[in-house]
Amino acid sequence: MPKEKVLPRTRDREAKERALIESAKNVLAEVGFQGFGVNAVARAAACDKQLIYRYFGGIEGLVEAIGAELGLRLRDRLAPLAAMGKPARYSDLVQRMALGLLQALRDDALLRRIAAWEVSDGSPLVASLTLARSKGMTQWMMETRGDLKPPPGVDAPGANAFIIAAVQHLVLAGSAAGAFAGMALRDEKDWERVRTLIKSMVAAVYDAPKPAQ
Amino acid sequence: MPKEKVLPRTRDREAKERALIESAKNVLAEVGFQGFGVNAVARAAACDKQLIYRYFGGIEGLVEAIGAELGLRLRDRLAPLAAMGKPARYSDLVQRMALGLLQALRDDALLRRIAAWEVSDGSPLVASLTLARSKGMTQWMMETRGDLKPPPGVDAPGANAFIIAAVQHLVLAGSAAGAFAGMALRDEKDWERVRTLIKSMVAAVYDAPKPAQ
DNA sequence: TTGGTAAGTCTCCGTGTGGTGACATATGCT
DNA sequence: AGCATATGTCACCACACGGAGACTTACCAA
Repeated sequence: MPKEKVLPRTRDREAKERALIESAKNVLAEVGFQGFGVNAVARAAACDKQLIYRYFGGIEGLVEAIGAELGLRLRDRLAPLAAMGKPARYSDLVQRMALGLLQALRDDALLRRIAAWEVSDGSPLVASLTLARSKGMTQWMMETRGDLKPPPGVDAPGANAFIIAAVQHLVLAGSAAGAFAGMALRDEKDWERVRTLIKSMVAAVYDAPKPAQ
Repeated sequence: MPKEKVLPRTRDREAKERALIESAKNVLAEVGFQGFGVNAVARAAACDKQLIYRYFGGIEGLVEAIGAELGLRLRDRLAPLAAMGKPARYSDLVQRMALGLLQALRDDALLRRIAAWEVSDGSPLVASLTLARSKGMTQWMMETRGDLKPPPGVDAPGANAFIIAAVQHLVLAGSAAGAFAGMALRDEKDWERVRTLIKSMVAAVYDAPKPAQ
């Protein structure tokens, strides 16, 4: 019996790496990108910050590692939407995406922090996250779109970006201030209002003559 | 001749105060809310940080002083829009407001930084800024609205908040990353696209049957 | 003139940050 | 076995931060 320890293969590098990534996500989700740094992450992971430099080459590498997992995270969040079956019209697709994004952001503090980070900081640190997030987003769109085509005469990518921007901003403002432009964004009924807002906006843009409401 | 110094009346407290406020705005506009603090502001104002504590009671007071000037700043930015005469329809009003806000945010780094701050930080420090900004905004709306009424069956405050949120987010993302959701936001033609997007969104929501485009 | 008070400047402190080097220990390979 | 390497931990550095205290200087009213 050489030791009673089972077998810390390679002395647990993988475990430490995962712990660091997980702690980094937690720190980012809980305190935001301010106060996010090697010290805070190492403290949360209960290991030395030196490992961050050794394993990830610094905080940038850690952020990139988070970005790499971000695509999967988005897919998981948006998966239930895809399971609802193929949308009938293009507007259904967009509506579903917007509502799904709304819920995903509301449920996931990490996604919210990253979204806030993206608009607050142009540093290259964030670029990888932005890339990963938008890639996961468009990929999901592509997959669930099927052969649906947007109605002619509408700048669909632009309109979608517009809607996504609005949803994102409303969630962020609601999370930070509980209101935006005089509109309360606190309890579930406030968000129900946002949902109907989304539906009517999407319908107004894509279903040319207003549908029976 | 007691001294060659002219006459620093009251030894220039007012001047220092204004210098501090001005420097605070500059620092905030240039480096953003990260790196915004007593040291940076005092350094920019070329005076001792102690004065910040003495005159404003700390950085919070300084931020509140900025907030107090924010209403005027917004009015100035939005004034040219009001000079265009009364809008004919409610949708014209909203369109004008959205386009004006787009331009104001694009031109004014300070407004952008504050907007980014609002969605990134729920601390009470920002609350005064948020309040001042939204107050100036709604006030301008009230004034230029006149007796125009939104079409029935539309949640006008909600739709407006939605549109404002989208505009704000697009400008912030463009300023930080140069793109959003696959849509480039760099040169003037990109923003022209956003402008037509705004117009068509507003028209779709408020001018029920789609107008000839 | 004198004294009180405000203005302005200086130093100093404790803390937290990102980052580096040194050192001991464990592991796998030959 | 022995050795090189990977691993984990510690101390340390320079720097910036927010903040307080002490000090000199100017003003203004008795």
